[in-house]
Amino acid sequence: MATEFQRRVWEALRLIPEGRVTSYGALAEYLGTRAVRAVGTAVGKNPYAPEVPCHRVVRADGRIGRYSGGEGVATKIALLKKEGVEVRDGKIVGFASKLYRFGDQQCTRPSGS
DNA sequence: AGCGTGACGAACT
DNA sequence: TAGTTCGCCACGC
Repeated sequence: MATEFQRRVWEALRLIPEGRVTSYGALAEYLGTRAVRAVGTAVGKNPYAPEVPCHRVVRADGRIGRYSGGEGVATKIALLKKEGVEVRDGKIVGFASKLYRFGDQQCTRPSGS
């Protein structure tokens, strides 16, 4: 059984749009914790992969990081590539522009508050 | 109850 | 520029 913390992490993963990626650090920030280690551990224990897009979480430097499902990192890269995220030598191509930030509105809000 | 581990990150050398 | 060290907090033993 998962803990409250874990479920919160997995729920956050669902917010990541296709073709975009996020970092463990951004995820931790969204969760309100500095424990990126704990977040990583939580993501790795996600039992709903790849239904929950845990493969869209990469390291802060644009590297792939790790992956527990399928063929490991190879599967993670394949999934990302299918979504339009190119990976070169283990690193995300155009990482900065593909990095998703939680709460970042892509559409202008309908009418201010 | 305490200790070690871990899908990380930033600083230091 | 690359490799190493310390810090971080949740979880299992």
